[in-house]
Amino acid sequence: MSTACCSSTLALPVKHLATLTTVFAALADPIRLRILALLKTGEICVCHIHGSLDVPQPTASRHLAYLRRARLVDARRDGRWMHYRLADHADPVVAAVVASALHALTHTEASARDAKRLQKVIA
Amino acid sequence: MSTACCSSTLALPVKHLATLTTVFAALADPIRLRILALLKTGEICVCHIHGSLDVPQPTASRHLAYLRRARLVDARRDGRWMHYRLADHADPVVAAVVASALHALTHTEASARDAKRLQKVIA
DNA sequence: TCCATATATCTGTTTTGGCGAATATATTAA
DNA sequence: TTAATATATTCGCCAAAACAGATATATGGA
Repeated sequence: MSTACCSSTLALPVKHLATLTTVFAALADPIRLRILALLKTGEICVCHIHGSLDVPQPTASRHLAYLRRARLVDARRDGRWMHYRLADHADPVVAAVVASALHALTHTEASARDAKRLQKVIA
Repeated sequence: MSTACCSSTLALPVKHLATLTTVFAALADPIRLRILALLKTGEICVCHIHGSLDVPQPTASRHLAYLRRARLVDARRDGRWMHYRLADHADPVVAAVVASALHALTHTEASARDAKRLQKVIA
């Protein structure tokens, strides 16, 4: 784990507890975790996300909005499509938390299933 | 970050997404985060916890029960007192997630305040 | 036994966030 | 402009979980 954030006593990341509770609340949902696991692959559009997860489109969209509010993902419009990707974190401490979550996700059965379906959906 | 959990393809920790959502839900509350930060010091009894956090005793007790159900803390009775401590995690992937959360907590103002109050309460 | 202390649980209320269904918006093509 | 597609938002409902305050339980000492 990186400890770069600790080398300076001036830069104080995650000063506020609320930053952390927001992140953890966003991570406390199976659909949102599955979305984040998919996004490890790279940028994906909403249609592929709800296709891979096999959830209704409004459900995927709602969870993506939630993740965006929590600053865990960024979005980019490309014509009709919205492409979502994992956000870069300005705060290294938050980044470490998210990294450990993403790492944990690679071990889940659900993520493995979703990744397979993503391949089919994309192809 | 430890990657020991990945060296074997046989041992598959955190197979189930629910394990992760349970942990993140437990971490998605400011009082519970402050409790975990205090417990980094070591074993603490409930009275010192609610004293340091300046929350009503039933509130501290409820959150401790929540953390215990999520397997993030263990408890030990010593006469009238219940001593709580951080749990050891059988699962290295979960342990890494919790470790990153605890590390993040060391950066928060709230935890610093609570730690100071704990010193006063104990003395 | 009776009392005081430490901790846990219950009660009633409010908030949050999940869902499906319907609808709204945005973009492109015809 | 109209139609079709992709995405987002709103609505009504329900379950989980937050809180304060009251009460219950457990332990130890007088």
